[in-house]
Amino acid sequence: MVTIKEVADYAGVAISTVSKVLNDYPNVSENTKKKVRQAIDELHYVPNTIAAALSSKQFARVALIVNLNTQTQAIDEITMQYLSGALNKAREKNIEVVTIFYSMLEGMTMDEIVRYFQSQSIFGIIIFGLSKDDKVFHELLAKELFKSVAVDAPFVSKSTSSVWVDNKKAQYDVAKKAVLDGNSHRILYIAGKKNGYVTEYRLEGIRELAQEKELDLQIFYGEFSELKAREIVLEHGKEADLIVCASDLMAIGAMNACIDIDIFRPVCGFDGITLMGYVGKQMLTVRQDFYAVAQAAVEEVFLLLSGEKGRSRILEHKLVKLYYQDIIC
Amino acid sequence: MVTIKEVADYAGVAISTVSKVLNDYPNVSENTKKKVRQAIDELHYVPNTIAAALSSKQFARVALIVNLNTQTQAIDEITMQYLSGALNKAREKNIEVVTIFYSMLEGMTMDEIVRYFQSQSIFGIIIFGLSKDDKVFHELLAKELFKSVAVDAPFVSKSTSSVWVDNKKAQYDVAKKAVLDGNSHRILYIAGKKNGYVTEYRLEGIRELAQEKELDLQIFYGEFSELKAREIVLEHGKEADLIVCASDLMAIGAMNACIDIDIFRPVCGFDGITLMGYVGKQMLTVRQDFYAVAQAAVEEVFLLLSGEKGRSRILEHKLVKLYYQDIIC
DNA sequence: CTGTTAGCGCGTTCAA
DNA sequence: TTGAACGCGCTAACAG
Repeated sequence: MVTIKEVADYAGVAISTVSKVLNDYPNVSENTKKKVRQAIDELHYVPNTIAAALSSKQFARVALIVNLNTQTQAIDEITMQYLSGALNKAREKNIEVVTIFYSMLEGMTMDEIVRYFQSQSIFGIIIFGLSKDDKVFHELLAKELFKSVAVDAPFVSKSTSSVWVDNKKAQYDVAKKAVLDGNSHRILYIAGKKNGYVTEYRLEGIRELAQEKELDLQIFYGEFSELKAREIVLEHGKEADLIVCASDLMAIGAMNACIDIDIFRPVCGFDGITLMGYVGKQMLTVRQDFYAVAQAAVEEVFLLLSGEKGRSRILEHKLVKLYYQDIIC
Repeated sequence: MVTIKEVADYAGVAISTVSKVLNDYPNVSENTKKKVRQAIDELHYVPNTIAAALSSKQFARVALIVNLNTQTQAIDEITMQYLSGALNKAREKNIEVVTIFYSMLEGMTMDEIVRYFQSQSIFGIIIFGLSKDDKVFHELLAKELFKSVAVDAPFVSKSTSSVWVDNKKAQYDVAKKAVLDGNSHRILYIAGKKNGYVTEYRLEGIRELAQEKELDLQIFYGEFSELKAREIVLEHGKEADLIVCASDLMAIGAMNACIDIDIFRPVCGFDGITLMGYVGKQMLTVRQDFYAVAQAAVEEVFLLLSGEKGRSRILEHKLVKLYYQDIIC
């Protein structure tokens, strides 16, 4: 491995000079710059990030905490979009990102997680799909030991931002369209997980609509499970003339249930996953741009992290961004 | 941040002593061990991996090069399985893994990739789904600058291993079952990507079967595309009495084509992705265990990497493992 | 504009 | 059995 010292010797300059041209510092004459560059080239020198990190202390990695949907594997698509969005943006911003599945942290206490992260030089966290029930992670964020960004969860503090789509509006919009299309009045709403943040915002959306249009609204929790949604429709589908679901996967379950009991009800979904193209049915849904959301999240940690270095930025404690793209059939 | 020095002072010992108990060195009295452990505990000391790495040079990360199936998003499932298998095993083996998408390396020359990896302290590579056409990566492996493991590609050398399922046998087995079930004689085989390694092995499997059973075999390349498969069936489906596809996604395309031209042909797939559960049709397929394959790949780089440290291991240049689980309907 | 020097936090000889 | 001291490769004052 070629070191900076060898480059310096080869070019006939001091180590620090090499370091300066490497890091684009001012106060280096064009001439020596050339020499150094040439030496770097000829020796195939590659700077060692580890050493640079240790020395400069400018090093920061961020943990990307995602879900592996073991129960509902079919929608790995969402996680994958998150991952690729985040990784690409991270590369662009030149920050290191390590992806971590919830399952890897399962059973660890907060302290253990903290230590694990610290030993890995992790200073930032991006957490996807946090739920109110995740005690440990709430403590973690509350401690403010890490600069964190919660995606789709309204967790904000001095060191925590949040990035999300306006779930309430999205749910309102798509359901409204469905209601108008079918001139429906009795709505069966299949919500997500109790205590899930998105779940509640979407509920607000549908409730507002129901009130506005004076609809008859029945609500059940489907836990984002296709099967649960199916069961709910089997039991209550007949009583409604429109079924609105808080996720596409549940919408699929709902549709199949309709077929099974031989009724037709328009179904409305949420997410816009590609899987929908394969079930051979059409429905109204909200297409979310998970890729963009993840990108925004990375930008946000980046800001939080650099704020630390004294760049003095006014933290926007509540970053609400609208990333739902459109309503599709 | 608590450093090793503070711990040493606190415990009233030397830095090196602390280091020794941290790394389980011999020749430290139980008594001082206790003292040190206690100090570590009370100070909440967390060793700094970066510094340790720099100092010991034992540091190695491996790049996980995967595909983001932008065209066929529905089968992110496979990539996801790869990722989780690899990440989990990596954690277990205590090696660092960074995931990299092909797309991030696109357009880079081999030299640029080498530099990028080296600057990141990457010494190992696991590459999924290499194809014969990936010139750059072939050069990369050939240079033997990194310890690498190719998944589903028969690339072996002093520093390269390969992990894969026996595609030939799997294709043979599943197709045989399909042939016997339907007493079929005229097979339409939709292969994968020309020049893909798996594609060719699967072709060998079907060819062997055709010869053995004296079947009439027609072959087309579907490029792993649902659409292509569909077109092929539209054009040639009628001439066959069994359609065998080299992937589930193509099988879906084939099935839909059959419906469109109103013929019935048994279709046989490959992979066993969950998506199949959603298309509302049943078929024979091979279920692969991508998770296990990825785990095996990580174990393999681990061995390669530690061989480097002089543990003197005899490299098995060809590691063929059978990870296809079963044939399902 | 360039070079000298002192660390960053830790692993590892080698004396003691 | 312990500890002082050196060095990993690099950055960042500080002098010159």
